[in-house]
This record gives sequence, structure tokens and C-alpha cells, in this order.
Amino acid sequence: MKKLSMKDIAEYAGVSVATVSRVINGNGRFSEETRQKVNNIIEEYNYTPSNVARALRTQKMPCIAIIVPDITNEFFAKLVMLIEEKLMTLTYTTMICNTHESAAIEAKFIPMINALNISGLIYIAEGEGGNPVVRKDLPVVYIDRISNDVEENIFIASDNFLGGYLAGERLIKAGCRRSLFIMDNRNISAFIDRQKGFTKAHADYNIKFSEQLICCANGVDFEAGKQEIEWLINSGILFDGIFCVSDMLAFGAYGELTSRGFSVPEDVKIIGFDDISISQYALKPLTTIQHNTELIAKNAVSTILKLVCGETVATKNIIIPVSLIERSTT
Amino acid sequence: MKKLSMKDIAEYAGVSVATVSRVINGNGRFSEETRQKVNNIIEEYNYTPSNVARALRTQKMPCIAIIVPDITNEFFAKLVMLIEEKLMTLTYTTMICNTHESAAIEAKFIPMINALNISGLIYIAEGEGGNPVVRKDLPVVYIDRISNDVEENIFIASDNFLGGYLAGERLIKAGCRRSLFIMDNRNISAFIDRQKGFTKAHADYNIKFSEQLICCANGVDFEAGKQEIEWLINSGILFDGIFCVSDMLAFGAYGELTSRGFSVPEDVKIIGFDDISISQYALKPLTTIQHNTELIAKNAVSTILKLVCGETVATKNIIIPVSLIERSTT
DNA sequence: CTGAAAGCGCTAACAC
DNA sequence: GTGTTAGCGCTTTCAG
Repeated sequence: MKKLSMKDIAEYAGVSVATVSRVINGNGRFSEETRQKVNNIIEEYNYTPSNVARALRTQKMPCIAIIVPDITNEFFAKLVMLIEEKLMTLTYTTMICNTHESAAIEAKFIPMINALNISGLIYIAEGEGGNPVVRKDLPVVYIDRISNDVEENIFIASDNFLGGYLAGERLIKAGCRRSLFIMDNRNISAFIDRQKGFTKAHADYNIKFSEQLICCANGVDFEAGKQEIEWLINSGILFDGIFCVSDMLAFGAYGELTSRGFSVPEDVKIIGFDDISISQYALKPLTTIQHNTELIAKNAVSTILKLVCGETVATKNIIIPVSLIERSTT
Repeated sequence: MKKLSMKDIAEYAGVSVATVSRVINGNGRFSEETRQKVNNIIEEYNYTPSNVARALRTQKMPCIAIIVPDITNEFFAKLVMLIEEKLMTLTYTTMICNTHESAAIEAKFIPMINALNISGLIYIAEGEGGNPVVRKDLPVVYIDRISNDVEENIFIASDNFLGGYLAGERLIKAGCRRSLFIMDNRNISAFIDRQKGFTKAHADYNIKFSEQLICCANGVDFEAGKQEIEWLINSGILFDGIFCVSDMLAFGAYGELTSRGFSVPEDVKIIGFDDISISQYALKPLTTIQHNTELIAKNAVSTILKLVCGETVATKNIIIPVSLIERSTT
């Protein structure tokens, strides 16, 4: 059963390929009668026009690539899923490029994206060292993170400053006077904004928040959180609150703390970031900052599509509100 | 900066497009001198041949689609990531199709796969109601789950029977005499095999394992585990061991159990399945069955590639061993 | 060993 | 309102 081409459809319908093309794409003129006839044949033979041929002709593949550092991270997984869903309803396919947080792998995707004539790129970048060069004419929307050397780019992200502020405020209101801010040693824009918000909250409430309360863990996963707390306690630092840039980091901190006999939230209060599903389900449900993933995805899709169609977008920066989810660790 | 075509390269190198094509694909004959000349130009201009044009000509896109029920599930995410990685080193792109566990969405992907002239499909199917019809000539490899109505298909999965057996054996040796098997109400082949293994272990050790110990929760997530245990306890069933078909299910069961005053593993022992990362990191690390995800991915990729190249594969069924990871819940 | 040329399936002028 | 036709960038006979 060979796949039919437009030529076959044209023949069966007794019209020319051009007419079939017009009917399918709904441009040009044709009579209602022709439309019916062609559509019937298309339906009868279950014909799908070849996107490959179409892409060759128009120099545009109906496909958006999305570069993501780690699909295993639930926040990214959800984001990607939502984006893909939306694109699908618009008959775009999505090519998910998982960089494994490696710039080398990231670089490998670029020629692939070029070779495929992909229409657009949604980019969740690493903070480090700028992003690889892509074709100048390829529409790109940055999500969640951006490298600081680019000002001209389109960027959509959660309101990380607000997230930091909310966390700081909550901790302060709960009585914390010496709260740690734990991130990692990458220069990720999102983390820096959270820190600024956190600091601002302390300033607004007249609570001292010194440099030494800002900690760089060796990553943002469970292990990193554990180790960091171990190190901090050993080095004798005192604290009664912790704000982590990821939920897993917070869980690691919590684990180490409890195993050393501290109670949460009595002795120290903890707030995470992302609101991944275990945060809700853990034995000790975690207070955290929740992204509006749906809104981020929605904006990412509508923006990239505008760019693909050659429209200009008015606002280069879209900031999506976040919310504090209060649970048992504060 | 327009993208160059092979014609441009040919012109710069002072040869014909045919020759450039031959050099790039390494077939046909050409002199060493020509090869050098062409390759130099290609390098100089950083040229990448268009996969779209190539696909149109050869009727084969260097792209494998992978249908997955839920990318948010860590086990699937890892599997997909590994598969994508491997395919990339072989210059295949991967199109990830997330069905959201919905047959309707699954069906939508098929025309897309057709329209794109995708070379092959890796399929993590839903158990229910068979799988949608794809082009008869499209190579397909089923992973992890398969619908029971198909015997002829290529199938790669963990040794679920063994997993069930190991779990049963461990529980029995730990002293459990009335262990629950908790799955959900879908007819997923993987779950059924686990049940068979679990049953066999009981038979081998002469422990009675009756039908009523087989429970169908309302899903395989945390919430489902919680509810199921609630329901079971309310209905007065006695048990001292639990084997769940997913780790999240096990965590749900554990949560409900402890909140009702039971101790784990003293009063009841629990084993999960999948070994997702929180199983290791939870306050109460979970005993579970670990897939060899790497091996599954490796086999999936090598098999689909063989099929794509028109080779026949000898063994239609590849079963990958699993192992019991003993932690704190047994 | 290399070039000329046909054509993959489609779109978009351009004719009528 | 519809048909004819020229490519999009590549692979692959077929000549030479």
C-alpha cells in the first residue's frame, strides 16, 4: 500500500494538483463543488499531504524545536508537555532536544535544527557562557532562564523576584531572623532574581540579611542540599530559616536537618521552589513557590508562532506571576 | 546570510552537485583530491545538507518517533532521554509524542508521523484496546508494554515476571504471610506479568496467595495508593506486606499506613517498582524493583535501526533483567 | 572518475 | 475558477 501523493488525489478527483493544493490550504479560489469533490477523495483515501515536500517548497517545517536542560526534572517535563500539547493542536510538531545540562550536546543540536529547516526554537538555556549561535533568521523564544549577555532576546519566565520576595516575607512573618538562601554556583538568571527578591523582603521588613547567608550548594538536587546543610552545620553557622531554589534541594536540606535532630518547622523553617509533585505528597509536605506553568507554556507558544509568521512582538519580556503554597515546613 | 545549498558548494568547489553528493554520502567513486576539495569547502562554509530535501528524495526522514504515555513519569522520562541520546549520536532526530495516557491524542500523532515520513516508531503503548493502526510499512518497536492482541510485534521490556517473583520472595523471606498485590484496573501486560511472578513466588514457598489479595487501585499514583489502603483497611482486610506496581503507589500506601499509626517495616513491609529517584531519597527509602533502563534503551535503538535498514531481527522478544533494591521498607 | 538530468511531492506564479 | 509549470535541495541513474 504505497502512500498516495497529491497527484493521485488530483487524478481521482478529476482536477489538477494546483486545485487540490488550493483546497487543502484554503487559499486561492475554487468552487464549492470542487471543494467537496476533493475533500471527499481526500477523506476516502485517508490522504495526508507530505510535510516534507511542503517544507522543501516553503522552506519552513511545521515544527518547533525545544531545547531543555533535563527532561527528567519534573518542572521542565511539565513545561515541555504543555508546550507540545498546544503546538499539536495547531498541527505543529515538537522536537524535544534534551541537553543533559551539557553545552556540548546543546551545540550538536544546532546543525540538526538547521538541517531540518525547523521553524522556530524555544530555548531553556543554561546560564553559563552564553548560548550557541543559531541561524540569525531562526525565531527564538527563551524560557525560564536567559544568559545575561543578551538584551535583545524574547524572554518568558516566572516572576522570580516575586517568588524570592514571597518566600522571604513568609519566613520573616513566621519569625525567622537568620534565613539562608541556597542556590548553586551557576550564574542562572532565575536564581539571581530570586535572591534579589529575598533580599528585598528582608530590607522591607528591616531584617538584616548578610552576604554570608547566601550559600552555593554543589547543584540543586537532593544530594546537594544534604551536603550543603552538613557543611553549614559543621562550620557553625546559625540559622532558623532556609529558602532553596529548588524543591529537591529543600528536601535534601530537610533530610539532613531531621537526621541531626532538628525539627521542622519548629527549629528551622524551609521553603522550596517549583512545587513538584512530591512536595505535595511527601510525609512532610513542603512549603514552596509554584510556577504558573500553564501560562508560561501558553505565552511561549503564542509568541514563537507570532515570530514564525513574521509578526513582531510588542513586549520582549513576559513575566508570569508565581504563588506561595503554604504547607508543613513553615 | 542565506543558507547555502549543495549547488553553491558545488560551484565553489568547481565540481557538479552529483560529485558533492557522492562525497558527502561516501558512495559512488571520486578521487581523493576531489574529496579533499569538496570537504574543505563544506567545512569552510559550515554547510549542512538539508535533511528535508534528502527526505523528499529518499522517502525516509532520519527521524524516529517515540510515543510515550507520560513524560512526567520519571521512568519514561529517563527511558526517552536515553533513547534520544543514542539516536542523536547516530544522527537521527527523535520526535517525542506525549499521549497524556489518552488514546485520542495517540491517534492524532499517527497522521503526523505519516506526513513527516518518519523512519520508525518506538512505542510505549497503553494496555487498553489495542494500538492505533499505523502504516503497514512503518517499522515499530514496542517498549515496556504491549497490547495483548498482537503476537507478531517486536517487543522489548523488563522481566516483569522476575520482578514480581523477587518482590514476592523478599516479602516471604521477611516473614510476610499475607501480602497484597496492588495494581490498577488497566490490563497492562507489565502489571499482569508482575502478578504472575508474585504468585509463583508464593507457590514456590508454599505460602497461600488468594485472589482477594490482588487489589485494583484507581491509578498508579500517590493518591491512588493512599485511597486504596484507606479502602482496604476500612473493609477490614488483614495484611502484613504490600507489593505495588509503581513507586508512587507504594509511597501513597506508606503515607496512609503511617498516618494511621502503622509502622513500616515492622507492621507491614512495602516494595515498589521502578526505582524512581525519590525512592532513594525519601525519608523512608523504599525497597523497590529497578529496571535496567540503559539496556532497554540500547536494545530499542539497535532494533528499530535494524528494522529501518530493512534487516530482519531474529528475536521478536527481548526481556531485560531487573533487580531488587533493598532499602528501609522491608 | 565525473557531469547532466530526472524527479521526490508540494506551492505559487502565471496564464486562460 | 482552474490548469500549467517552474522550482525547493537533494539522490541517483545513465552517459561519457
